[in-house]
Amino acid sequence: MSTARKLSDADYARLANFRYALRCFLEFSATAAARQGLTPQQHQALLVIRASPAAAAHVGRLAERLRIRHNSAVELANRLEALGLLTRETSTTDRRSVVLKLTPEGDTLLEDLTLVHRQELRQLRPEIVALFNSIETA
Amino acid sequence: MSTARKLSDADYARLANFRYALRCFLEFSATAAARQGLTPQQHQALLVIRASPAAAAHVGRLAERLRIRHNSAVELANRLEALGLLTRETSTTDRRSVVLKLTPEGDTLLEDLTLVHRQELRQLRPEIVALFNSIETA
DNA sequence: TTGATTTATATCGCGGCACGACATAAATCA
DNA sequence: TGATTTATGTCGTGCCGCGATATAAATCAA
Repeated sequence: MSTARKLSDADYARLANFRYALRCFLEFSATAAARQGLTPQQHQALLVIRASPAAAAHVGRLAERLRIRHNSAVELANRLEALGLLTRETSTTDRRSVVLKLTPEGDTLLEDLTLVHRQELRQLRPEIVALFNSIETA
Repeated sequence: MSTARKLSDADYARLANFRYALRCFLEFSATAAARQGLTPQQHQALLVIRASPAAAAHVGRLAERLRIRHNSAVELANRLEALGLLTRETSTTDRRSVVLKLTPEGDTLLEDLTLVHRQELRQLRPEIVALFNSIETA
């Protein structure tokens, strides 16, 4: 039984094709963000803040939703603040906490990016679903 | 018409939820790779090489399939060679070209990683498909 | 109430990785 | 056979995430 091959060439090819599609999407996203002068992380940070209940848009939430450490989220917020895309405000209910809020500039930038991303994801859906199915049914 | 809101809170939330699911998958993948002593890029490089026709596993193909510049692919191959996970061999048909080949160690590592990734993707499929559909039908 | 612990944010130095610019060698073209 | 193209390689730079550490506020325990 030790010689049994667990995975075929086709199994590897399916996984590789899935990762390739993922990388193409991430490349699209990074390029769209770069056109607005943003890194992918900066774009996604704006999205997290915009999609959070206003009172809950803390640094800690940003870290959790981006799956990064809290100190990385602090640095990300620093850069976005320096770009004039968000503001910090100490929470009134818990003075340890900082509420992040998009500036009008940040909001406009994010709106543009969100529209092109929604469009791209709608076009990508059939391909991604097909790739998932190919892995499932193999 | 200039005051028309193009995107609702729910639109942003759907996009944010999709990116969150993507980040969770990438975090799973990075953690699995780290358990084998690899970075995500190193893991995916092994996958590209394994999934390519043996004679076509060149540095240039690695760059294209990972969506990175050719010099980044060279550096990635350097690190994997240093780890003993792949070998370089000048192509016999085109002596400018270098064929990359997994060592037995590299192949074993990749097999383990591929099995856990296939399992994870099978579990993730319903959620990801639902997120895609929510964006499509909004 | 107050000392200890926990929680939330912030700072600093480090390392990995991707990049642009440039270099080299082989193949191809005119 | 000289010029151009193609494939890989080298070098210095910058961004970003991390671990370790710090600070301040909130909470807990006695």
